[in-house]
Amino acid sequence: MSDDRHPATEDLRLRKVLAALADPVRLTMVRALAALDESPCVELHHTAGLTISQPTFSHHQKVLREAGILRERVHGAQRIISLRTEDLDACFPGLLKAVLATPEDLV
Amino acid sequence: MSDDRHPATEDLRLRKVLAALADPVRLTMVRALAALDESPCVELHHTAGLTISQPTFSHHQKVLREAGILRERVHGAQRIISLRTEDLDACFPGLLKAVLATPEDLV
DNA sequence: TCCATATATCGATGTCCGTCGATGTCTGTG
DNA sequence: CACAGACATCGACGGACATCGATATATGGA
Repeated sequence: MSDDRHPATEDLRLRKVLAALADPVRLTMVRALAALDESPCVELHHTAGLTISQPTFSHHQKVLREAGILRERVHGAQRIISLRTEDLDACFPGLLKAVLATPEDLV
Repeated sequence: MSDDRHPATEDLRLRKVLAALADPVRLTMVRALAALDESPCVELHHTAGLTISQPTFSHHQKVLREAGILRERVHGAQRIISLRTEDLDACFPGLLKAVLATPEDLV
């Protein structure tokens, strides 16, 4: 399930998760990813309407991955990313749901 | 209800709340405050076991207040602070509960 | 009124982090 | 094998922020 790039479920920490979600770009990525279910980086980058460069996107993706918020799956030359919904629910019940349920004008 | 120092309930924003909670000192303050119900600054500073200086504590308290996470009540020469639990629940249902319910070893 | 306590504000400093251009790595295709 | 596309990594830069000492403000008591 989790290689060396993804933290195990029991290694998730609230501080890391909150720090990852605190950045507006990453918060946008997470909320857009929830609507996409799963998606290649380039599609999420476009769909989320982000104006950042590709290296910056990659950086934020790494932060989210290391916090245990998203997982990556290799598919050819691209990586499919998705939220680790079940793992987050197992460690911090209700946290992700609260973040995703927030209407856009309260973000 | 809310003077000029406290944001109104309808002005709370998820980004601000998450950014405020992302700092380890402030996260400790919030979780300690939940156990104390309400408390003067000096008591929370001591009870939370923080090693920071008084100006730094005051700074973090201000960040939490401006994010709408805590409220201050003047009582003599001291200020009694408490969590804005109801207001946070109204804007971001389940968020604070998830943060407070996290066991210490997963923080 | 003088003082002690509680808290806020100011100014400076060091560190962290978001950002990007350049470049590297990998994969599929021709 | 050469090339193109997708993504990661590196190195540098600039801004944001956590921290603290010094100082200011306010309240209550002697």
